[in-house]
Amino acid sequence: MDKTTHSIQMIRRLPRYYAIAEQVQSQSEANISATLIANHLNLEPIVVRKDLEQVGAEGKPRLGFDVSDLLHRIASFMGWDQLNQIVLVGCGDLGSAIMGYSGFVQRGFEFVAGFDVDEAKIGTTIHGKQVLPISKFVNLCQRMHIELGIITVPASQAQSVADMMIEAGIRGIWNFSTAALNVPKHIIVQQEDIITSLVILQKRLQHADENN
Amino acid sequence: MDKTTHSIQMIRRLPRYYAIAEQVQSQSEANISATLIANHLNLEPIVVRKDLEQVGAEGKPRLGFDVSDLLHRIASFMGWDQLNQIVLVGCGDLGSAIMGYSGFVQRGFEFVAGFDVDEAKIGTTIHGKQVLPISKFVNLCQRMHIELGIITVPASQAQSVADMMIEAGIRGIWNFSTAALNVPKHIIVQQEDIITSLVILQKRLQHADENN
DNA sequence: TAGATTGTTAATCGATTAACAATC
DNA sequence: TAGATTGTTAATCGATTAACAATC
Repeated sequence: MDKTTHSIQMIRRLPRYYAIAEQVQSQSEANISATLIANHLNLEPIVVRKDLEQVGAEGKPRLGFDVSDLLHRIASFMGWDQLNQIVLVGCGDLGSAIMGYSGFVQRGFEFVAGFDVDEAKIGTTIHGKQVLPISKFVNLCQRMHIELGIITVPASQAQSVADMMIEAGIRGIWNFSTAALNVPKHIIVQQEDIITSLVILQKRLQHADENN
Repeated sequence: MDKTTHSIQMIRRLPRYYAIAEQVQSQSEANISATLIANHLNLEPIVVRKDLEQVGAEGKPRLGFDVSDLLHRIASFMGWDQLNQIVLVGCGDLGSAIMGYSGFVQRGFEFVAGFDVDEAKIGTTIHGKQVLPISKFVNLCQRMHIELGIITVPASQAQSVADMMIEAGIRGIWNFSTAALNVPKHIIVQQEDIITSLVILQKRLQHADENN
């Protein structure tokens, strides 16, 4: 019986472990302990150990975990070692920033192209990626079997973009607009509410104040 | 005894409810039921009811909740009705996109200024906000009692920016770089790992495939 | 050897879900 | 009235935490 949980909380923690392991590796250390990672992140060591168990890492008492093995296992668990092609609709400030973010490339994501309705943008390139007209969207996605799409258009246009993505065979939509998308059950929408993170930060501040 | 839980999960759900309530309000509906919200988001109605209880909303059997009251209560709970001044260091693509995102203004956040080391950017404005030199950072933040700072610089410079923010009296840091920041216990760091959301989307897709 | 750290098993905690009476 | 929906109380579930033996 599979005992894996893969909680979202855990998936959020793993990249933090990865960053620390990279740091440790850059200092030519061969091993890293769960305790060390926990101290860096103000977590309990047992939390880190449990998470590392989930990604299949095996440590040695006293020594900890092999750093490069750990990096590999986290990357593999996160899917960073696989190529994922992705398209983006809405090449404004936010869309451009996302297409230019080097973290995506490092983690196996490749932007096939950006799409926009703005004639002035069509034909230009953003961080080396073409900006294509919306009219080419469905055909290109179907031909290349793209499964992931990013929506960075204003809320008012988000639904029509989503409809188009579904028509094009996209199964996972990463929605940066605040619009609540209406989609069939088999389509997965990941809502990115950037504001929420800021609210969580504020709540944590308030909470810290109360516990003074 | 306080029974509130305020889970992060709940805080992530509330903006979704808000978006749907706005939609319903724009259709001149006076009431909205937890069931309706739940159906929109593929959630169980009891989840929505529990969350709405937390924000202090009171509904009427058969009718549901008063839409505008609900909007108010969610906004208040999230702190969107209060003015929050914020500064940002690193006016690149991502920094610019964040400063220009209208959602922040709508939700009570005001960017006091952006800061950068690039001479070419200093003195310009981004979405109506000044770009100032780093040298003015500490003084301005202290004078204005700024508590929240955003880091959108490359990972290699993130730690030094964090140190500067702490010196300036900032207590909450929203870190968009992948760097693991080293800060004193009383400073709250909210790590924004944008990649993580994409991984979660992928995991959900895989999970959906397995349950076919 | 001594002791720090792992890995396992059990206990706790908190969030989600279920059941149902109350009520508009 | 009838019935949909709320709000409350209890049950379940899953993640976190604790305890500790195993081991390098």
